[in-house]
Amino acid sequence: MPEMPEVEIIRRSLVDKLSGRKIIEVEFLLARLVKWPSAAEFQAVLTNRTIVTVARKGKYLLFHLDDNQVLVIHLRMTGRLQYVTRGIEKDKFTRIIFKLDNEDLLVYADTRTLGTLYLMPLDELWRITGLAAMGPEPLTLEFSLLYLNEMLKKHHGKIKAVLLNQKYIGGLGNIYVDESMAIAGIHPERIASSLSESENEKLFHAINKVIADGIEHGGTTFRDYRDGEGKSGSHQHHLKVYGRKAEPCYSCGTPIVWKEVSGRGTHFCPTCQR
DNA sequence: CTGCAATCCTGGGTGC
DNA sequence: TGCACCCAGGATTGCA
Repeated sequence: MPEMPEVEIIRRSLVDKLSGRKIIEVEFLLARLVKWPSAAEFQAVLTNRTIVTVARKGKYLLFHLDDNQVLVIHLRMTGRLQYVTRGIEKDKFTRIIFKLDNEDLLVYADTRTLGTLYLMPLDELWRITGLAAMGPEPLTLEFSLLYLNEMLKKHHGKIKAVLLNQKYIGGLGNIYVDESMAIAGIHPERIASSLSESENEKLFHAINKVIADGIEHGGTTFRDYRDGEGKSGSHQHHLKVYGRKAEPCYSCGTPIVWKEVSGRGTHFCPTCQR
């Protein structure tokens, strides 16, 4: 569900509340979401660990704990993390409850149960392939125009698929990729290596802008997404193409096209994006 | 390296 | 009200 801006907003909404808190109990309603180690070991190691800070890499949340342990959570499509102060009515999507030493709760809920959790020492994070192989993230020094130029030159697949691939750029998902291509005026089915340097430059600025705006607006809420305090984002009101199938393009009035590209639903303006 | 399909799951929305 | 079908913000794996 969430892409990098949403995960970052969740991180920001949790970090102050969780830093210094001790996890005193882990309750599983659906233990199979834990991918490493076994659920029993996950529970045993996590119990009585203190949370030092909450970090993020791409779409992964990293809860740094004492004893050099790290709790890693990937929300995938419909995962939600909520800091709860007054006890909760468990609903059927509540999957894992972390009980804290101040009697508050960190609740993991997930409709489609595709989310993944891991617990391991800091120096073993390389075991999580998607985390270890992640490409540079927008808005960082590593994600430079030079990097984007060199990277796109090497890839001969559709630009949409390349931008979605976390190995090449970390943190972009379907919404922000469609929006980036719309702002840059690039058709999603273009071959990545065929883009000119001036198109790459437009794309570079568009990606950074879309991610920065997404964070500034508190993320994009369609259905499930909420931050750690249950608040919705507002970036859905700023989208140019995503979710606007058949509605007029804001620039030229042409109806926005929806088409499956690289296996993902894709929105674009056939006039403005070439 | 690339595309493609299948896979993990449970809905919401729509059309008949 | 029921039912079938499409679609969904992610990512991995196996195959051609």
